[in-house]
Amino acid sequence: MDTAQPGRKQLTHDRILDTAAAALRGGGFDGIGVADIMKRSGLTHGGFYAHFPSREALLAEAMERAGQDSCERLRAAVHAGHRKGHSRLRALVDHYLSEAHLQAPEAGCPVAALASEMPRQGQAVQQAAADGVAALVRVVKDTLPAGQSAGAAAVITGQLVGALQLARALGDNAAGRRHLGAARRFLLEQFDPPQPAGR
Amino acid sequence: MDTAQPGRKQLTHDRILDTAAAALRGGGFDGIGVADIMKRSGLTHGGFYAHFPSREALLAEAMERAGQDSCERLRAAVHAGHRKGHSRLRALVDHYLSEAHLQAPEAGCPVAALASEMPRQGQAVQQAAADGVAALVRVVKDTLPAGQSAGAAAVITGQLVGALQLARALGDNAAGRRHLGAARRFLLEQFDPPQPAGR
DNA sequence: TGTACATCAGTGAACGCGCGTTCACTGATGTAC
DNA sequence: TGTACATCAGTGAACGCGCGTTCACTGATGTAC
Repeated sequence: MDTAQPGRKQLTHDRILDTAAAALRGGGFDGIGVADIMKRSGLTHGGFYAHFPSREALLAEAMERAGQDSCERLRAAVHAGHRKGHSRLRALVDHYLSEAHLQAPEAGCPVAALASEMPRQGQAVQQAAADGVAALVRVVKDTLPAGQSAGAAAVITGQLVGALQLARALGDNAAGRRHLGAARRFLLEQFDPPQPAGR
Repeated sequence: MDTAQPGRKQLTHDRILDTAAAALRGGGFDGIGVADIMKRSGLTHGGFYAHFPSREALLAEAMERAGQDSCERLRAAVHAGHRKGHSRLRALVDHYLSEAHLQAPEAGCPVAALASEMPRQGQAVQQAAADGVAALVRVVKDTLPAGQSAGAAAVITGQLVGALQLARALGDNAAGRRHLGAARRFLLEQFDPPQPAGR
């Protein structure tokens, strides 16, 4: 068989990556230390370099992993909402601009958690970050009806990321939540008008 | 007189702050070192603690300074554009989503340069950051015609910040510029429809 | 105007600490016969 | 089935370096008489 099931080392590698992908979103590119990640993965720091050539390489892989995880979850949420009778876009917006996402950056979208740090990273990390942004835009695009203009996905993505970041930066209070609500209402009115079937 | 003109120490303090305000936007909260800032200000690192009780205090003051600078420049650009016959909003959008702003984060809006790092800072810095966000929203609000809904300023601010960040994260290429263009066109169509005078 | 002294901004050496990285070693797993 | 050996994942001590912070000191500025 060619689909070799993962060996012990591969499993450990994956575990480190999952730990790092969460720590990355929670602490930023500069807030993630080799020793800490290994400890949280149940290992000692010495073994790190058997898995990654450098901290930078870990960051790049962790960014990639975080992007994949997040896109998967988003697609799943869109799918689930759609089955409940909501439009795809509405499901996306409600999930992305939710109270849960506001409160838990480490389990959420890495673009929202890391965007402003991305341009300052090394080349490999920047590449992974740009890929993550492009993937997010693609997820958004796939929620839109076919008729939407080419730039709509870019516009919506910018609004989602910007609104979430501003709400987080305003602190855990009413102001932040008001921002989220305004963005949510606006996006739905704008790109997902109330069912025309009602008329 | 009570309006004492600044003494030598105050002048030095201001110089350090200006240096730090630029370095902060260029390198992020974690990319700004005490020794480096002092050197760039033409001083040695030992003198730092005669001006600031800690690095954290510098960050908070530098964030505040960067926010003030940026808001002033924005208001000036809006004013200048308005005198040329553009709407206030159009002047704001064109300035914020300009090629120049895309390329020079260290001289631009600290919210766009730092938003995703803000929630991870110490209390004093977070407070200064939240104030900066609120001030930016106020600048945006002041460019809107009186009739606009209460959330419009929040929505537009989110769009501006998000679009600029995504464009920067996508790298210095066509994709980034396409994003900026899409956001610009969308905001103007949406909130600043072509002059009704033409009809 | 000139001298003596106090104040004060800034210097530069030194500190402790944390972090990324290296490396000799250990104990477990797997293979050869 | 059992023994000997090779491979390999992970350990933990040690390294060099940069950074925030401290502190005794210097040289310039300003004040008193």
